[in-house]
Amino acid sequence: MTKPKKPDQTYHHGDLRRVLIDTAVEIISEQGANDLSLRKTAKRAGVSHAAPYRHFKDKNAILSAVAKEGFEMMLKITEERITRNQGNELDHFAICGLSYIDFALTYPSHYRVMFGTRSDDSYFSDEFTPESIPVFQLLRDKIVICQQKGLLKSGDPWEMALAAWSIVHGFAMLRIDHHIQDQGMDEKKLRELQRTVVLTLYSGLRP
Amino acid sequence: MTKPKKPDQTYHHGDLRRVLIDTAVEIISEQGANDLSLRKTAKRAGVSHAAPYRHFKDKNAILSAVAKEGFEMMLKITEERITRNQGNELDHFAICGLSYIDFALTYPSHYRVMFGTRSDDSYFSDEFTPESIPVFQLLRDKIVICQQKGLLKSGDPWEMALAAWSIVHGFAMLRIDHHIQDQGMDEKKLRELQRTVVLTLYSGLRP
DNA sequence: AAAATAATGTTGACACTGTAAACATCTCCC
DNA sequence: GGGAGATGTTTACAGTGTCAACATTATTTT
Repeated sequence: MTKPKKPDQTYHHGDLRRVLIDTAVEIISEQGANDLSLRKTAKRAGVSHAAPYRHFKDKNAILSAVAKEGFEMMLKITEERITRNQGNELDHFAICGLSYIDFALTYPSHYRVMFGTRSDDSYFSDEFTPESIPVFQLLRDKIVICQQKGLLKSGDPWEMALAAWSIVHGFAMLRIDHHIQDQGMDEKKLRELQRTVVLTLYSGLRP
Repeated sequence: MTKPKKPDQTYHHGDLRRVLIDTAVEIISEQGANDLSLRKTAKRAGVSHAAPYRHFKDKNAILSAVAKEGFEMMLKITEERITRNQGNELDHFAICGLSYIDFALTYPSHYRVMFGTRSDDSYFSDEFTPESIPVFQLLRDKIVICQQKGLLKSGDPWEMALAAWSIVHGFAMLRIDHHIQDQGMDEKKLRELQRTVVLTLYSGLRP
């Protein structure tokens, strides 16, 4: 009779894996992704400096876990917004782009790890390609549907998705990395700018 | 009678500063920006591990130097191409975007340092803002000119420049960081994709 | 229930990193 | 030539990623 173990209380510490991921995100948001160290993470989690190695192969592995979580969150948020919206297919397409940027600005720590500078031997060399990212598939599907209904111009949907992705990714990155300075721009102005940027792209994809 | 010193042979080593920058770029291109270390750079330059500190305040300072050099190269390349081209102003505007991406793909090490993930206390927090980057000024000026000639739609040129910047930056970043996998895409296909992406944006900025 | 086994956490070690201080040397100007 | 300042070296320290040896706890097997 195997007694049912509590889901979030395994072995000694109690899902240390989960705690480590959260702590890592916390530290990244405080000190930047470059200043994340496994030892700091372990110390803040109240555990010895080598404990993380029971849950993650190396430092990249924990970053990979953060990225994976980020992709799941991004997909969930996007799908929810689309479901909640009763507009037409073109609106749904626009939502993909806008919620993409919103996600990036709301969870910059996740986003940075997901799409930050990546060396060749980095975490997930092949793990997250456009083809394998559900949110990217979603975008491509929306484009195809809009094309069928004559809402978007014809053309290779993959290339068009890539163009859309480029602009939202570029804008998000510039904002997150503070290349677009906040100087003299209040939150309202910035959101307006965000809309302008996305709409500029979309008008370029119209028939 | 001060004997004329050779321009590239100062003091003990011979423009160590120059050599260190080049070596740093070399290592970044080989091993990624994250794996750059001052000690490795010093060793490869044939110098003790603390020697770089006579030329650079800290590690960020050498990265900042690489970035500065990159911005100068980018401006030079863009201006040259515009001068060499005898097309109209709209063509010049397009050249800005295309040569931006070309620069990024030709000198990925520089570009990574210029625009890579940047923590708050990173090299140059305020040193390189859109306003202070000549190439960005150039882009904005071209937009204004095109607007005056009715070649581009009206609107805040700063915002339009930012939209243009977002897409080329996004595309460049995705390519450099290998998020756009090369799998199944030859060089020709990739360049075609690059054109599609940029032209999509431009058609979004037409009147 | 007791013993064996696997999962998890700790300690100690190593090579490497950034950076500072103390020291050494070279070049230049007077 | 000699002092001054620029440039390079040595030594040192705290922090890092990672591994191996060990300790403890949970689970499974007997």
